[in-house]
Amino acid sequence: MSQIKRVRGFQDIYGENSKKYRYVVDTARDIFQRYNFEEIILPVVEDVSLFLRSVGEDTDIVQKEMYTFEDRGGRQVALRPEGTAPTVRAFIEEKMFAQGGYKKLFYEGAMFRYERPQAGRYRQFHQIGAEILGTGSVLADVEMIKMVNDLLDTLGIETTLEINTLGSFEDRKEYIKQLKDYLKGVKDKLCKDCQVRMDRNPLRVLDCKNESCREATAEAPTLLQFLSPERKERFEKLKEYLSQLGIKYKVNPRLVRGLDYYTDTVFEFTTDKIGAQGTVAAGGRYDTLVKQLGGSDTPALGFAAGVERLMLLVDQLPSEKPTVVVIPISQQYEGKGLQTADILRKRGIKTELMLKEGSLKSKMKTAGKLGAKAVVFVSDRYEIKDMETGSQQEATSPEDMLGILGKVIT
RNA sequence: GAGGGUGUAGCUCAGUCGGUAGAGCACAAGGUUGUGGCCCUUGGGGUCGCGGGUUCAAGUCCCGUCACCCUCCCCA
Repeated sequence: MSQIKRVRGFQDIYGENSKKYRYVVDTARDIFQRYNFEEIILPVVEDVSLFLRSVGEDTDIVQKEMYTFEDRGGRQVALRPEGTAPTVRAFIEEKMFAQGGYKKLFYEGAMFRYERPQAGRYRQFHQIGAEILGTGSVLADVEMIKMVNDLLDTLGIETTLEINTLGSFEDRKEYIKQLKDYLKGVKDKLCKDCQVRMDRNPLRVLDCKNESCREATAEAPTLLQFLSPERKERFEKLKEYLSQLGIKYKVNPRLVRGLDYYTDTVFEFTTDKIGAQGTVAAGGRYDTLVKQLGGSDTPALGFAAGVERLMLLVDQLPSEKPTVVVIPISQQYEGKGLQTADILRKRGIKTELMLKEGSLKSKMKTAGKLGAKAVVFVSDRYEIKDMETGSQQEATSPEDMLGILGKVIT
């Protein structure tokens, strides 16, 4: 019988990694809530059309990375490849706009993309993200960037922030026309991919890492030149506010992002410490997406961060609570051992009741491996051993035992 | 989707010219009949990724396949 294994691109997260996972996600949740975002728990499965209509038919996600299948009812469904579209779908479907004002939501969970796995990149990966729906205020852009910045700071992750603006749809229409004309002139110098992108998604050509493409587009017109005065002004405000908050950024006119729905502000927090997967967190404004998905005209923006990538960049976990191990000295004290563990746990002490069978010596060895700060031997009395110094004290009542133990583990 | 690398004990790895598999660490028991770490002794562990081929004989050579890692592409 052959061993059943994980399916390709999927992983078990356990040990140090599950601690890191929890640390990253809990930290994010804490910060999001501090900014008064509300959690939304979204389905993992959505109608395929949701992503076709939002992410964009010509994006890589839709072209080759979607996990799609037909369910038993004949529905075409997809495991969600990202979180923004489902959030917007829920915003519309649950009529959150009817509550007036704007809505601030965050989510956390598994996303799926069918692609070649490598370090820090899996077919099931996890994202945390947040969205602000219903306001076009530049303050929302600043707050969003500031919040991500806070998160990365708290996690102790150093990144570079790059920002850009894609302008309004109208600004972009004229620009794309001119850009296409320019690209036609240098078509021969572009890579295969870009020759295809040229027509379907010309902005992506600017973001190509290929050197000859870079050279060929060095003189290309930039979007900045086509921005309407209002959009320009908006971008200036954004930069001004970021500076006021002491957030360092770089304007990258070539930053366009891979998804179709972005407008105006886009941003990326990147690092060079984890190889090819440089983007740690990214997002932007998508003022037309809600309407595109059948909602009313609703400006919005959001961001997402890859949990696995954040985990790769977190090297120190917060210190853990000391562990106390309770060892009944012989079988006749097992009941008292159970009660002792109960007493300690009720006091909030992280307690391991020794479950290993065998000699006391082997139990002590196991206690050592568990990283015990102290051991409480249970017999007709309590003996509290400090595992660092090796010294031992006795007590007869649970109260005295707790008193001694308290001093040992602090 | 394209290119490259690696699969031998729980882990890190060695294995010569093809001759029937080893080390260190880890693990277990004992030395200490109620006490971990250091030391000593002893012991348990292998589908040599999987399948096929060549051969008297394959961990070693050949073919296929799977997995992991890296680069590109792309993204979180």
